[in-house]
Amino acid sequence: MKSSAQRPEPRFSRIAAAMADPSRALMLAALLGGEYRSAGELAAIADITAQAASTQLATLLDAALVSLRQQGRYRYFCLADSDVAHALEALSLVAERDNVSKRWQRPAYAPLKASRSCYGHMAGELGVAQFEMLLRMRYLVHAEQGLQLSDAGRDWLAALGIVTPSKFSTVSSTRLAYPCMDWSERRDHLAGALAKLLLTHYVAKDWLKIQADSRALVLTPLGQQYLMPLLNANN
Amino acid sequence: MKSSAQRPEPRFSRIAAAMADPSRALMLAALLGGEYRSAGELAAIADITAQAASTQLATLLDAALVSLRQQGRYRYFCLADSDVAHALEALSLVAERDNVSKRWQRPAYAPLKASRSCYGHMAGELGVAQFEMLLRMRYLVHAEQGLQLSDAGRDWLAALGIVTPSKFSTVSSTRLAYPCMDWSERRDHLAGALAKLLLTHYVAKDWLKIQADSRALVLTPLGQQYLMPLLNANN
DNA sequence: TTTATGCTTCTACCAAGGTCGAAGCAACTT
DNA sequence: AAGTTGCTTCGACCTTGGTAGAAGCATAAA
Repeated sequence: MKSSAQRPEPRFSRIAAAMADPSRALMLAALLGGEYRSAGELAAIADITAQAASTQLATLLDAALVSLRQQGRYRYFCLADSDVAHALEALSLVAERDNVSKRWQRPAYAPLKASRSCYGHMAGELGVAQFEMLLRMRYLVHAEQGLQLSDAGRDWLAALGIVTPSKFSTVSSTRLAYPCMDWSERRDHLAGALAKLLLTHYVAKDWLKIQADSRALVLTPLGQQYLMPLLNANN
Repeated sequence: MKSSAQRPEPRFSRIAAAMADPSRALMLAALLGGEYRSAGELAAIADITAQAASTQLATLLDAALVSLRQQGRYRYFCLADSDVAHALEALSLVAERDNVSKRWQRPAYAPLKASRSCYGHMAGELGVAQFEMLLRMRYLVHAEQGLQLSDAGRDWLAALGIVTPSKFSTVSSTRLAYPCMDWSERRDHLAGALAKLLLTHYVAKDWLKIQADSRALVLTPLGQQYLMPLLNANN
């Protein structure tokens, strides 16, 4: 390595370096779902000793890729913010670009391709299906500031039992809902506050289950019965 | 490093690793403008010997982050595709998030903040200004499929001397123009085919100059006179 | 208090990989 | 043909950094 005296190296290389180690990458991937995980859990996921995990997590903290919540003798970690999640997804998009079709056929990846959580919202086939349904049904419409919830959309949410916070109509809605390129489907899925709300709701209704050990979302029989028709409406 | 037998490490870690080395990062940053650069140029930019550069470029090729065009005894490199550029921007967004304001005050960064090229289109203050003007003037409007060129926009382009290819109206316009988060301004700038066209045109009119050694775009006196009022229209 | 658990720090070890010098090859130039 | 230029390969060096063992600290349970 070159000791860069007057060489103003791009800052992104430090972030990339923090993501580059396989053990840290496993931890980050495990956190991509959006939940908190303890240091011990992450050590098990990365298949390294507690000491090694401690070092790695210190690195991630130092790079501010994760944030920490101490609780008793446990230390719970989660991704620092959605920008980090976005960067990881962008890297995945590059990493998977050539062998999208091949790779996803491996059985271990099937559940991930079908559905996974991505920092609080749905991705994968279900995520894409949901996004396309929302546009197809005009529940979400393109407006000045990006995607906006239509009156029909508000009704649809109400029918689901979701009372839309009034701020949804007033808030600068750029962060309410926006498209996000899905790295397994190579089509957009929905991200933003609305996306989080929907996933939370599906889980509460027991249509989807969040796996403890992976990002895969499991469709329950109830979900098969009620969620799938919803996502395939008018298709 | 752990020899991962049954550990299915995320693929993105390999991409991150390829971006993590400072020398490679300098090369990638130099290519972010979108132009081809020879191996020798890149060696000079990264401030390493030709041998070292050769090794690093082989790594980048292996990771498919850059592509190669051989011409005589020269080897010209450019970013493999816009996904790579997007990933680099996403990483930069994370890297610069905390010290956006501080960092950009350093004189060395001033020209980059003012304006730079990003894989063929304008970013920085000028890029953001252009994007907001296009929306403000309704030259670009949000439509079903994303951003669409309006009739007024077509007229505006024609007045500039840009004959809009007819395919602009027919092509699935998702890639014609889309917003892209600017990592120095933290606001959107314009990306896509239209963005490339505009930058090319500004350069042809000698309103902007592309630096040979950096991504900074330099505003010429002519640009000061003609481009700036254009971008500030109705502001 | 004693014991167990979750995690960290210290230390040493080791492999990966980035660097340059030297040599070599291929394409232009003269 | 001889020389120059752009770049690569080979070899050796050495720094970086990821790892596990041992020890230590803090919290929780007995």
